Amino acid sequence: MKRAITSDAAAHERVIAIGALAARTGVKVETIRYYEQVGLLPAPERSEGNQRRYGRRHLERLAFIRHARDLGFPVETLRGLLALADRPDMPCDEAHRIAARQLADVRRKIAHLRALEAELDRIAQSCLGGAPVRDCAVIEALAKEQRADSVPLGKRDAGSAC
Amino acid sequence: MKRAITSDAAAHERVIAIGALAARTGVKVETIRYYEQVGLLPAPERSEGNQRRYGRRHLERLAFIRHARDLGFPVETLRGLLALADRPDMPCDEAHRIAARQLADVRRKIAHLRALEAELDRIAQSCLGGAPVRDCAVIEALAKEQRADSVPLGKRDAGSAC
DNA sequence: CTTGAACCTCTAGTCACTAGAGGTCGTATC
DNA sequence: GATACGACCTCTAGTGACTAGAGGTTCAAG
Repeated sequence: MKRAITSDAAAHERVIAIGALAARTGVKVETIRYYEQVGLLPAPERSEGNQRRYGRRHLERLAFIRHARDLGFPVETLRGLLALADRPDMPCDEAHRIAARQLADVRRKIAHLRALEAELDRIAQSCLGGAPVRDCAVIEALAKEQRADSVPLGKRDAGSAC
Repeated sequence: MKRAITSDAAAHERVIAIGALAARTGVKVETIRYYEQVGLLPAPERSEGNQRRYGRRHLERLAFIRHARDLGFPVETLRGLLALADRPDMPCDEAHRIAARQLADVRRKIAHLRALEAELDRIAQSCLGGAPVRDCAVIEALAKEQRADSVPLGKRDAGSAC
């Protein structure tokens, strides 16, 4: 009787545990639980012993999530995308806008990184190594007064977010 | 007598408060305190009323830190760079290596972002908007099976770190 | 002496996970 | 049916590099 909770839903559909879902999608077990926690992936049925049991729908949704994350869509944006995917009759202008915004964001980051690349390249080229630190071009470049065009620290995300 | 703690050190050097240091370097007040907390910026003298008082050395060091962060050096790496800058007699090979590594890292990120850009561009181009979501190329692209060449989620940092 | 901006400490929040402790479940084998 | 053991569970805390806020104190101008 207790087992019926699962088997009712699973009678005509293969159900898998979280580890198998992780293996099939390439998303870590912990991350799957995290997605459930933040509401990206609906909570699945549980086994008699309280273990998660996933079906084909979960597999598809998680693959969708992973692909979108791979493309750099932030989780918040993903929420909107998933909501759209669930309403097949709505026009897709919004989806198009979201993708275009993401593309613009990626391009902005590329531009920023290319500027960094140029400066780092210049610095690295002018230091051949071997000189004492006091004359090192790398250290000197960093110690120099800031350029006027540099972005204020608060608005910048060069290190971790390009 | 108490004031002597500061004025001894400040007698022949202009000292400034944290707000002025922030204004001069473009680093936020909170961030300066954070840098002190994590040991990037040495703890300065304090006024009689326990407020931080900075001198020229702090100004220079903070400018150095900021410039390095602008170039995307992670804080941990910055620690090494600062240690090097403090020993002017050592050869600068290490500084050169650090800069070269950072350059390689930036180039790796650029390459990754350019791949994302290409795919997003392809997706966005094939969706003109106006069609119902069921036929939307954006949604379809995300729902599709993952490509075999995609990086596992755990190793990837597309979203926040390019 | 009063005002109010600037300063102080401490805690918690950000993003998208990741890691670990400490315990339970499922199943294959004996 | 007992046992072993990997997979699973929840909960909490940590990551990087800050950022924001509460609640209180100090400084300097008028």
